[in-house]
Amino acid sequence: MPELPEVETTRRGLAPSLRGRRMVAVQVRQPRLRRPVPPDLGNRVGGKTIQGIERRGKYLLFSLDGGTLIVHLGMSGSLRLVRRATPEKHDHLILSLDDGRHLVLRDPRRFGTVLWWQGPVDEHPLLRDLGVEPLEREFDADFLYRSTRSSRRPIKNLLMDQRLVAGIGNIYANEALFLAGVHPTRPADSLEREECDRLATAIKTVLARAIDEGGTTLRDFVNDRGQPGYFQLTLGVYGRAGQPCPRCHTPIQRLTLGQRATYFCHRCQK
DNA sequence: AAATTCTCCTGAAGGC
DNA sequence: TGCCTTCAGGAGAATT
Repeated sequence: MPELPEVETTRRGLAPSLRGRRMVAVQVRQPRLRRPVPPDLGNRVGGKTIQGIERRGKYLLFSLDGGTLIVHLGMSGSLRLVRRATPEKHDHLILSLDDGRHLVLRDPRRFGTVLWWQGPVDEHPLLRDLGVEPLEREFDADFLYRSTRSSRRPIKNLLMDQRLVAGIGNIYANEALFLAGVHPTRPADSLEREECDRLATAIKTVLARAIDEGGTTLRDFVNDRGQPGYFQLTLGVYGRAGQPCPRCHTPIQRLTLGQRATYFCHRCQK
C-alpha cells in the first residue's frame, strides 16, 4: 500500500521525464475507482502541458495549465511511464504524452482516485484538512507532544489520522513505533515528552530511509516496470507475527487496532 | 465530539 | 487440483 515514501519515490521518478510534456490523449479504460474518474477528464487534461509534480501526504499533484490532476494510489495503485501502450488487466487510465510515451495507472483493487481540480489545490475538499508533512520542520517532538495532549486514542491510530499528520500508513506507523520503543495501544495523552521526541525522530528516520531505499529500487522506474519500494524494505515488525524481534528476539505479537493489523514487540515497546 | 464500523475491490492465502 | 472462504487495506461516509 503506497504510503508517503512510495508516493514520493513515484514523484521523483516521474517528475524529470514528465515536466514540460504535453498530454496528447487520455484513455479511461475503467472509470470505476474508489470514486469515479470524471467523465470529462480527457477534455480537461487533453492538450495541456505538465508544469511539475508535487506531493501532499499520499496525494500526487500534477500541475497542468489551469488546473491540477490529483492522483491517489489507494493501496494497490502504481504509475508507470512506458514506451508502448499495451494495456494489461487493471491498467485503468492511460495518459499519452507528446514524446510518444504513456503514463499508465494500474490499480488492481481500485482503491485509487483520479480527479481534476481548478483553483488552489490546497482548497480541494480531499486536501484541505490534511495535517502537517511529517518530513517538514514543523513536525517535531513539540508538535507531537502538543497534539497528543487532548486525545486518549491509541497513539498508532493518531499517527495514521491524515488530519493530524499526512502520509503515514499502516506499515510505517508500525515501524516507527517499534523504532521509538512506544507501544501502539498507548493512549496518546499518556506519552511523555521524551517519548514524543523519540517518536517524532523515528517517524522521520523511517520515512526518509524508505525514500532512500525506494529511490535505489526504482532507479529505472521510468523506463520499465515500477515495483513499489516497500517490497525491498527491511521491516522490523510489520507482517512478522511470531518471528523474533530484531532487537531482543522476543516473538513479535499481533493485534487489531482500528481495523488495522498491528505488530509490536511487547518487550521493546512500552 | 470522538471513536468505531462500514464500504469500495480483488489478489493472495488458507481450508477442505 | 480446484473450489470456496477469509483477509488485507486508505480513507470517506455512516453510525454509535
